Amino acid sequence: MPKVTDDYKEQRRREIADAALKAFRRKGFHAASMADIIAESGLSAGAIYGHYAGKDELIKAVASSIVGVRTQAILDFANDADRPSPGEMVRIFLGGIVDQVGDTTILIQMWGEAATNPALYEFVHGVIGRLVGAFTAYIEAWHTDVRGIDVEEAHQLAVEQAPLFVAVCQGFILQSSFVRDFDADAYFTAAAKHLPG
Amino acid sequence: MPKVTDDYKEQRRREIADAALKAFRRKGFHAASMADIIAESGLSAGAIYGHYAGKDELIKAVASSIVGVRTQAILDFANDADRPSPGEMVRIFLGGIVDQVGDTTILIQMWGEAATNPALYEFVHGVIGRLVGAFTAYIEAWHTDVRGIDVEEAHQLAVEQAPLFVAVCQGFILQSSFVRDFDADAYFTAAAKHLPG
DNA sequence: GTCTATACCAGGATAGAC
DNA sequence: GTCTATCCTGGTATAGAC
Repeated sequence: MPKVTDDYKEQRRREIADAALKAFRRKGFHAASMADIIAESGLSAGAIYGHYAGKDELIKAVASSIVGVRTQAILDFANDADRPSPGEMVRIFLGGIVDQVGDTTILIQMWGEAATNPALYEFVHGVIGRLVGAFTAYIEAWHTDVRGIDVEEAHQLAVEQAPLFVAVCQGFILQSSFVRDFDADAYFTAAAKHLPG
Repeated sequence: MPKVTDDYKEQRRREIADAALKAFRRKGFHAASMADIIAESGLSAGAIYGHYAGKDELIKAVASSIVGVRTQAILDFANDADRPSPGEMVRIFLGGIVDQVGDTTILIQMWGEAATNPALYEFVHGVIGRLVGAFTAYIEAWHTDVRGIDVEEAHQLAVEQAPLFVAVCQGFILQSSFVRDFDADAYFTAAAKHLPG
């Protein structure tokens, strides 16, 4: 009979995390107070502390939920049969990110937070590591399958190029936030045209 | 006779800003308290508030001092006579940044902060805009002078490519912080090899 | 201009009733 | 499990003496 109870708890946790996400998005990780999250959730202080130990835990939960989905999506692409060029991959990946989080500033805030918060650092470290790994696998597969390059050489190329592709993704996230009238389409087109592949 | 006084004030402001930079570097913009800055400076609360209105003002001062120098350096390069390839420019520019700020996490924190602090947003916006502009000018000059490309076309290419070069710089800053055993040399080499130019 | 001491406040977290 | 009310810490900024 704990079944129903667990489901309920899980759902409440998700509700609370969603409210926290909204508050964080609006005010930033630091500026958003527990009071903001409480108001957003429609619940009370006691209710929230019953489910999360505190604000840090909430930040981690929100961060995980944001990137968890996407990380898997890239890995899937690496194993996918019909492959767009790596440059196209950038567009697809970033499009997915934007659809999912809406405003990319939340990711930038996460990086900033991770610079000083050890737990979040580990988390971001892991995410970026997996992202580089996924791009490496993808690029290698693309070089061998599509361009018919020798496996050794393809691997070497992929290891060199993957960080650059990741950089183009990161640059997109930063520039779309900090460059007014940023032209996302032009950026994608340039990436597809000028990057190797 | 206000001459000496003004010099003194200016120097004090710089002392305080330097202390603030150290504190911010060690603890982050948010975690660093005024008490930390006070301790680092060896002065007292009253002394500091006599020179800066508050923490926000200090953050802005520190941010300005970090990027002010570099911004000019890039523009100089654009007008310089003997030009390395744009890929080499990336290495030179980032090398300068690292020499100047030591740890790049301070820049990441600045981005995170700018995502929610309007005054800092304007500042970062301006910096990145100038950086893109400088790279555009540089790449255009390089295409025409070194590669002998038609001016119109060179300009078009530069506008397309500059954001990618900036992205590679931004990616470097992020990855050198968040990727353990990040290989800066390999990154630079890959950038020079695989980017256009 | 600078120091010490302190007022003041925001915000995270808890206690105890329901 | 949830609510209300409250405590308490940590941190910014100021007051007033020197």
